[in-house]
Amino acid sequence: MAENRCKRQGALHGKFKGCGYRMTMARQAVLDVLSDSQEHLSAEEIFTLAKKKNPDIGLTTIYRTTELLSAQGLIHRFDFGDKRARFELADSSKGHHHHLVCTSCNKIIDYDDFIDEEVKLLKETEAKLGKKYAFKIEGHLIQFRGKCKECKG
Amino acid sequence: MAENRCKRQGALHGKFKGCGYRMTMARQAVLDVLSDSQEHLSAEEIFTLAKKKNPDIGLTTIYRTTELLSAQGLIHRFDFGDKRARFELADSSKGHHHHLVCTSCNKIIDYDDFIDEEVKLLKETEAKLGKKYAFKIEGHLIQFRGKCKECKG
DNA sequence: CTCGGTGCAAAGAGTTTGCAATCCG
DNA sequence: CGGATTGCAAACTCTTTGCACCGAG
Repeated sequence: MAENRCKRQGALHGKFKGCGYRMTMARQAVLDVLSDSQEHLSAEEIFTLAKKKNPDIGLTTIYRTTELLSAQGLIHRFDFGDKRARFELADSSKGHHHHLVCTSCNKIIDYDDFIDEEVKLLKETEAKLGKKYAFKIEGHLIQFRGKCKECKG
Repeated sequence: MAENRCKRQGALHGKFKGCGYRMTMARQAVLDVLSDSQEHLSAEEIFTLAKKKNPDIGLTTIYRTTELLSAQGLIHRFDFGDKRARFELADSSKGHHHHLVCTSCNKIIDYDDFIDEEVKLLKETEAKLGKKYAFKIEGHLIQFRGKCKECKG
Protein backbone atom coordinates (compact mmCIF):
# COMPACT_ATOMS: atom_id res chain seq x y z
CA MET A 1 0.00 0.00 0.00
CA ALA A 2 1.53 3.26 -1.11
CA GLU A 3 1.10 5.74 1.65
CA ASN A 4 1.15 9.38 0.70
CA ARG A 5 4.47 10.71 1.74
CA CYS A 6 4.09 13.92 -0.12
CA LYS A 7 2.01 16.92 0.75
CA ARG A 8 3.31 19.25 -1.90
CA GLN A 9 1.69 19.48 -5.27
CA GLY A 10 3.69 20.10 -8.38
CA ALA A 11 4.25 19.34 -12.01
CA LEU A 12 3.94 15.77 -13.11
CA HIS A 13 7.58 14.90 -12.73
CA GLY A 14 7.92 17.09 -9.68
CA LYS A 15 5.38 15.03 -7.79
CA PHE A 16 8.09 12.45 -7.32
CA LYS A 17 11.15 14.49 -6.75
CA GLY A 18 11.07 15.89 -3.28
CA CYS A 19 8.62 13.29 -2.04
CA GLY A 20 11.04 10.45 -1.62
CA TYR A 21 9.79 8.86 -4.80
CA ARG A 22 12.00 8.25 -7.77
CA MET A 23 11.10 8.70 -11.38
CA THR A 24 12.08 5.40 -12.87
CA MET A 25 11.94 3.75 -16.26
CA ALA A 26 8.94 1.73 -15.23
CA ARG A 27 6.95 4.66 -13.91
CA GLN A 28 7.75 6.75 -16.93
CA ALA A 29 6.71 3.88 -19.15
CA VAL A 30 3.34 3.58 -17.44
CA LEU A 31 2.70 7.30 -17.70
CA ASP A 32 3.76 7.28 -21.35
CA VAL A 33 1.50 4.38 -22.19
CA LEU A 34 -1.49 6.03 -20.56
CA SER A 35 -0.64 9.34 -22.13
CA ASP A 36 -0.37 7.85 -25.60
CA SER A 37 -3.39 5.67 -25.52
CA GLN A 38 -6.15 7.91 -24.17
CA GLU A 39 -8.00 4.68 -23.49
CA HIS A 40 -9.16 3.02 -20.32
CA LEU A 41 -6.44 0.44 -19.97
CA SER A 42 -6.31 -2.47 -17.57
CA ALA A 43 -3.12 -3.45 -15.77
CA GLU A 44 -2.54 -6.26 -18.24
CA GLU A 45 -3.00 -3.94 -21.19
CA ILE A 46 -0.64 -1.36 -19.75
CA PHE A 47 1.81 -4.18 -19.19
CA THR A 48 1.66 -5.32 -22.80
CA LEU A 49 2.15 -1.82 -24.14
CA ALA A 50 4.82 -0.89 -21.63
CA LYS A 51 6.87 -3.93 -22.60
CA LYS A 52 7.35 -2.47 -26.03
CA LYS A 53 9.26 0.39 -24.50
CA ASN A 54 10.82 -1.59 -21.70
CA PRO A 55 10.90 -5.35 -22.37
CA ASP A 56 12.10 -6.17 -18.88
CA ILE A 57 9.16 -4.65 -17.04
CA GLY A 58 7.04 -6.96 -14.90
CA LEU A 59 3.32 -7.08 -14.36
CA THR A 60 3.84 -6.67 -10.63
CA THR A 61 5.43 -3.33 -11.27
CA ILE A 62 2.40 -2.21 -13.23
CA TYR A 63 0.19 -3.01 -10.26
CA ARG A 64 2.48 -1.23 -7.85
CA THR A 65 2.89 1.74 -10.13
CA THR A 66 -0.80 2.21 -10.84
CA GLU A 67 -1.44 2.03 -7.12
CA LEU A 68 1.16 4.69 -6.45
CA LEU A 69 0.14 6.97 -9.28
CA SER A 70 -3.50 6.81 -8.38
CA ALA A 71 -2.74 7.50 -4.73
CA GLN A 72 -0.79 10.52 -5.94
CA GLY A 73 -3.71 11.60 -8.04
CA LEU A 74 -1.85 11.39 -11.32
CA ILE A 75 -4.14 8.77 -12.71
CA HIS A 76 -7.71 7.71 -12.00
CA ARG A 77 -8.82 4.18 -11.30
CA PHE A 78 -12.19 2.99 -12.54
CA ASP A 79 -14.32 -0.08 -12.31
CA PHE A 80 -16.53 -0.60 -15.31
CA GLY A 81 -17.93 -3.91 -14.23
CA ASP A 82 -15.56 -6.15 -16.13
CA LYS A 83 -13.75 -7.29 -13.02
CA ARG A 84 -10.51 -5.49 -13.57
CA ALA A 85 -9.30 -2.06 -12.66
CA ARG A 86 -8.94 0.38 -15.52
CA PHE A 87 -6.94 3.56 -15.55
CA GLU A 88 -6.76 6.88 -17.30
CA LEU A 89 -4.43 9.82 -16.98
CA ALA A 90 -5.87 12.38 -14.58
CA ASP A 91 -4.46 15.35 -16.38
CA SER A 92 -5.21 14.29 -19.90
CA SER A 93 -6.17 16.50 -22.77
CA LYS A 94 -9.73 15.41 -22.18
CA GLY A 95 -11.34 17.65 -19.65
CA HIS A 96 -13.64 16.58 -16.88
CA HIS A 97 -15.91 13.87 -18.18
CA HIS A 98 -18.03 10.94 -17.18
CA HIS A 99 -18.62 7.54 -18.70
CA LEU A 100 -21.19 5.66 -20.69
CA VAL A 101 -20.70 1.93 -20.29
CA CYS A 102 -22.12 -0.79 -22.51
CA THR A 103 -23.02 -3.71 -20.28
CA SER A 104 -22.86 -6.13 -23.20
CA CYS A 105 -19.58 -5.45 -24.97
CA ASN A 106 -17.97 -3.23 -22.34
CA LYS A 107 -17.40 -0.39 -24.72
CA ILE A 108 -16.81 2.84 -22.87
CA ILE A 109 -17.65 6.26 -24.16
CA ASP A 110 -16.33 9.38 -22.49
CA TYR A 111 -18.80 12.20 -22.61
CA ASP A 112 -18.55 15.77 -21.55
CA ASP A 113 -21.79 16.93 -23.04
CA PHE A 114 -24.03 18.72 -20.60
CA ILE A 115 -21.26 18.37 -18.08
CA ASP A 116 -21.53 21.94 -16.86
CA GLU A 117 -24.97 21.48 -15.41
CA GLU A 118 -23.96 18.17 -13.99
CA VAL A 119 -20.88 19.52 -12.32
CA LYS A 120 -22.81 22.44 -10.93
CA LEU A 121 -25.39 20.21 -9.32
CA LEU A 122 -22.67 17.83 -8.21
CA LYS A 123 -20.78 20.57 -6.45
CA GLU A 124 -23.88 21.72 -4.64
CA THR A 125 -24.77 18.22 -3.66
CA GLU A 126 -21.24 17.55 -2.48
CA ALA A 127 -21.34 20.59 -0.28
CA LYS A 128 -24.69 19.70 1.23
CA LEU A 129 -23.89 16.05 1.75
CA GLY A 130 -20.49 16.81 3.16
CA LYS A 131 -22.10 19.05 5.72
CA LYS A 132 -25.03 16.84 6.60
CA TYR A 133 -23.07 13.62 6.95
CA ALA A 134 -19.79 15.14 8.11
CA PHE A 135 -18.04 13.64 5.12
CA LYS A 136 -14.97 15.06 3.52
CA ILE A 137 -15.94 14.42 -0.07
CA GLU A 138 -13.02 13.87 -2.37
CA GLY A 139 -14.62 12.90 -5.60
CA HIS A 140 -17.56 11.49 -7.43
CA LEU A 141 -18.23 8.65 -9.74
CA ILE A 142 -20.88 8.95 -12.41
CA GLN A 143 -21.67 6.29 -14.94
CA PHE A 144 -24.55 5.62 -17.22
CA ARG A 145 -24.97 1.98 -18.09
CA GLY A 146 -26.84 0.40 -20.93
CA LYS A 147 -26.52 -1.04 -24.39
CA CYS A 148 -24.55 0.59 -27.16
CA LYS A 149 -25.73 0.97 -30.72
CA GLU A 150 -24.31 -2.38 -31.77
CA CYS A 151 -25.58 -4.31 -28.77
CA LYS A 152 -29.05 -2.95 -28.28
CA GLY A 153 -30.52 -4.71 -31.27
CA MET B 1 -24.71 -17.20 -16.76
CA ALA B 2 -28.40 -16.68 -16.11
CA GLU B 3 -29.98 -15.60 -19.31
CA ASN B 4 -33.24 -13.76 -19.11
CA ARG B 5 -35.90 -16.23 -20.02
CA CYS B 6 -38.75 -14.06 -18.88
CA LYS B 7 -40.22 -11.06 -20.55
CA ARG B 8 -43.18 -10.59 -18.30
CA GLN B 9 -42.97 -8.45 -15.23
CA GLY B 10 -44.82 -9.32 -12.07
CA ALA B 11 -44.82 -9.46 -8.32
CA LEU B 12 -41.72 -10.66 -6.59
CA HIS B 13 -42.68 -14.27 -6.39
CA GLY B 14 -44.41 -14.11 -9.71
CA LYS B 15 -41.19 -13.21 -11.46
CA PHE B 16 -40.20 -16.81 -11.12
CA LYS B 17 -43.39 -18.64 -11.73
CA GLY B 18 -44.20 -18.56 -15.37
CA CYS B 19 -40.63 -17.85 -16.37
CA GLY B 20 -39.31 -21.32 -15.99
CA TYR B 21 -37.63 -20.38 -12.73
CA ARG B 22 -38.49 -22.04 -9.46
CA MET B 23 -38.83 -20.39 -6.12
CA THR B 24 -36.59 -22.49 -3.95
CA MET B 25 -35.47 -22.50 -0.32
CA ALA B 26 -32.15 -20.99 -1.32
CA ARG B 27 -33.60 -18.19 -3.37
CA GLN B 28 -36.12 -17.35 -0.72
CA ALA B 29 -33.37 -17.34 1.88
CA VAL B 30 -31.29 -14.87 -0.11
CA LEU B 31 -34.24 -12.56 -0.63
CA ASP B 32 -35.13 -12.80 3.05
CA VAL B 33 -31.63 -12.00 4.17
CA LEU B 34 -31.44 -8.95 1.93
CA SER B 35 -34.89 -7.88 2.95
CA ASP B 36 -34.10 -8.14 6.64
CA SER B 37 -30.74 -6.51 6.64
CA GLN B 38 -31.20 -3.35 4.57
CA GLU B 39 -27.42 -3.36 4.30
CA HIS B 40 -25.07 -3.71 1.38
CA LEU B 41 -24.11 -7.31 1.83
CA SER B 42 -21.40 -9.23 0.05
CA ALA B 43 -21.89 -12.80 -1.16
CA GLU B 44 -19.98 -14.11 1.83
CA GLU B 45 -22.12 -12.08 4.22
CA ILE B 46 -25.32 -13.23 2.61
CA PHE B 47 -24.00 -16.76 2.86
CA THR B 48 -23.35 -16.48 6.58
CA LEU B 49 -26.77 -15.03 7.29
CA ALA B 50 -28.60 -17.41 4.97
CA LYS B 51 -27.03 -20.39 6.70
CA LYS B 52 -28.92 -19.50 9.85
CA LYS B 53 -32.16 -20.13 8.03
CA ASN B 54 -30.88 -22.91 5.85
CA PRO B 55 -27.71 -24.58 7.21
CA ASP B 56 -27.19 -26.65 4.08
CA ILE B 57 -26.91 -23.76 1.68
CA GLY B 58 -23.65 -23.38 -0.22
CA LEU B 59 -21.69 -20.30 -1.15
CA THR B 60 -21.87 -21.27 -4.80
CA THR B 61 -25.62 -21.00 -4.64
CA ILE B 62 -25.34 -17.49 -3.27
CA TYR B 63 -23.25 -16.49 -6.26
CA ARG B 64 -25.64 -18.14 -8.66
CA THR B 65 -28.67 -16.68 -6.95
CA THR B 66 -27.38 -13.13 -6.76
CA GLU B 67 -26.50 -13.36 -10.43
CA LEU B 68 -29.99 -14.51 -11.28
CA LEU B 69 -31.79 -12.04 -9.06
CA SER B 70 -29.79 -9.12 -10.32
CA ALA B 71 -30.35 -10.17 -13.93
CA GLN B 72 -34.06 -10.23 -13.09
CA GLY B 73 -33.82 -6.80 -11.58
CA LEU B 74 -34.91 -7.91 -8.13
CA ILE B 75 -31.66 -6.86 -6.52
CA HIS B 76 -28.94 -4.37 -7.41
CA ARG B 77 -25.26 -5.18 -7.58
CA PHE B 78 -22.72 -2.56 -6.53
CA ASP B 79 -19.01 -2.16 -6.42
CA PHE B 80 -17.82 0.09 -3.64
CA GLY B 81 -14.14 -0.40 -4.22
CA ASP B 82 -13.55 -3.16 -1.72
CA LYS B 83 -13.12 -5.78 -4.39
CA ARG B 84 -16.28 -7.71 -3.81
CA ALA B 85 -19.76 -7.35 -5.18
CA ARG B 86 -22.37 -6.01 -2.78
CA PHE B 87 -26.11 -6.29 -3.11
CA GLU B 88 -29.26 -4.60 -2.00
CA LEU B 89 -32.91 -5.33 -2.59
CA ALA B 90 -34.19 -3.35 -5.54
CA ASP B 91 -37.64 -2.89 -4.19
CA SER B 92 -36.76 -2.04 -0.64
CA SER B 93 -38.53 0.37 1.65
CA LYS B 94 -35.79 2.84 0.87
CA GLY B 95 -36.69 4.74 -2.23
CA HIS B 96 -34.34 5.76 -4.98
CA HIS B 97 -31.04 6.74 -3.45
CA HIS B 98 -27.34 7.03 -4.10
CA HIS B 99 -24.27 6.26 -2.04
CA LEU B 100 -21.63 8.02 -0.05
CA VAL B 101 -18.56 5.79 0.29
CA CYS B 102 -15.75 6.19 2.80
CA THR B 103 -12.53 5.23 1.07
CA SER B 104 -10.84 4.52 4.38
CA CYS B 105 -13.21 2.31 6.33
CA ASN B 106 -15.61 1.45 3.52
CA LYS B 107 -18.61 2.69 5.40
CA ILE B 108 -21.52 3.32 3.07
CA ILE B 109 -24.24 5.86 3.61
CA ASP B 110 -27.41 5.84 1.57
CA TYR B 111 -28.68 9.30 0.90
CA ASP B 112 -31.77 10.54 -0.79
CA ASP B 113 -31.38 14.17 0.07
CA PHE B 114 -31.61 16.45 -2.92
CA ILE B 115 -32.41 13.38 -4.95
CA ASP B 116 -35.24 15.02 -6.83
CA GLU B 117 -33.04 17.55 -8.55
CA GLU B 118 -30.47 14.88 -9.21
CA VAL B 119 -32.96 12.52 -10.73
CA LYS B 120 -34.43 15.27 -12.85
CA LEU B 121 -31.05 16.20 -14.28
CA LEU B 122 -30.16 12.54 -14.63
CA LYS B 123 -33.25 11.83 -16.65
CA GLU B 124 -32.55 14.73 -18.95
CA THR B 125 -28.95 13.72 -19.35
CA GLU B 126 -29.95 10.15 -20.02
CA ALA B 127 -32.29 11.22 -22.74
CA LYS B 128 -29.70 13.45 -24.39
CA LEU B 129 -26.88 10.96 -24.14
CA GLY B 130 -29.05 8.12 -25.32
CA LYS B 131 -29.92 10.08 -28.40
CA LYS B 132 -26.49 11.44 -29.17
CA TYR B 133 -24.61 8.19 -28.72
CA ALA B 134 -27.40 5.84 -29.77
CA PHE B 135 -27.25 4.18 -26.39
CA LYS B 136 -30.14 2.45 -24.74
CA ILE B 137 -29.49 3.66 -21.23
CA GLU B 138 -30.69 1.29 -18.57
CA GLY B 139 -29.43 2.82 -15.40
CA HIS B 140 -26.98 5.09 -13.69
CA LEU B 141 -24.42 4.79 -10.99
CA ILE B 142 -23.72 7.73 -8.73
CA GLN B 143 -21.30 7.66 -5.85
CA PHE B 144 -19.58 10.28 -3.80
CA ARG B 145 -16.32 9.13 -2.33
CA GLY B 146 -14.35 10.56 0.53
CA LYS B 147 -13.63 10.27 4.22
CA CYS B 148 -16.30 9.79 6.83
CA LYS B 149 -16.46 11.65 10.12
CA GLU B 150 -14.33 9.07 11.91
CA CYS B 151 -11.72 8.73 9.20
CA LYS B 152 -11.17 12.29 8.08
CA GLY B 153 -9.30 13.28 11.22
C1' DC C 1 -41.15 -37.99 -13.66
C1' DT C 2 -38.13 -33.99 -15.54
C1' DC C 3 -35.39 -30.61 -15.78
C1' DG C 4 -33.92 -26.81 -13.13
C1' DG C 5 -31.31 -26.16 -8.94
C1' DT C 6 -27.75 -27.39 -5.45
C1' DG C 7 -23.38 -28.55 -2.91
C1' DC C 8 -18.78 -29.83 -3.18
C1' DA C 9 -14.27 -29.70 -4.90
C1' DA C 10 -11.38 -27.82 -8.12
C1' DA C 11 -10.31 -24.43 -11.42
C1' DG C 12 -9.90 -19.44 -12.91
C1' DA C 13 -8.67 -14.65 -12.91
C1' DG C 14 -7.02 -10.58 -11.10
C1' DT C 15 -4.16 -8.78 -7.62
C1' DT C 16 -0.84 -8.84 -3.72
C1' DT C 17 3.31 -10.24 -1.11
C1' DG C 18 8.10 -12.06 0.25
C1' DC C 19 12.58 -11.62 -1.00
C1' DA C 20 16.97 -11.05 -3.12
C1' DA C 21 18.92 -8.40 -6.76
C1' DT C 22 19.13 -3.81 -8.88
C1' DC C 23 18.99 1.05 -9.57
C1' DC C 24 18.37 6.14 -8.66
C1' DG C 25 20.02 10.24 -6.64
C1' DC D 1 26.43 4.15 -0.63
C1' DG D 2 21.65 3.28 1.06
C1' DG D 3 17.15 3.06 0.78
C1' DA D 4 13.62 2.83 -2.91
C1' DT D 5 12.22 -0.13 -6.70
C1' DT D 6 11.86 -4.22 -9.38
C1' DG D 7 10.99 -9.18 -11.17
C1' DC D 8 9.85 -13.63 -10.13
C1' DA D 9 7.32 -17.08 -8.00
C1' DA D 10 4.11 -18.14 -4.77
C1' DA D 11 0.18 -16.83 -2.12
C1' DC D 12 -4.45 -14.82 -1.80
C1' DT D 13 -9.23 -13.64 -2.52
C1' DC D 14 -13.27 -13.55 -4.88
C1' DT D 15 -15.89 -15.87 -8.30
C1' DT D 16 -16.95 -19.50 -11.68
C1' DT D 17 -17.35 -24.28 -13.46
C1' DG D 18 -17.88 -29.49 -13.75
C1' DC D 19 -20.48 -32.99 -12.18
C1' DA D 20 -23.45 -36.12 -9.76
C1' DC D 21 -27.37 -35.83 -6.78
C1' DC D 22 -31.69 -33.58 -5.31
C1' DG D 23 -36.20 -31.54 -5.48
C1' DA D 24 -40.11 -28.25 -7.14
C1' DG D 25 -44.02 -28.44 -9.98
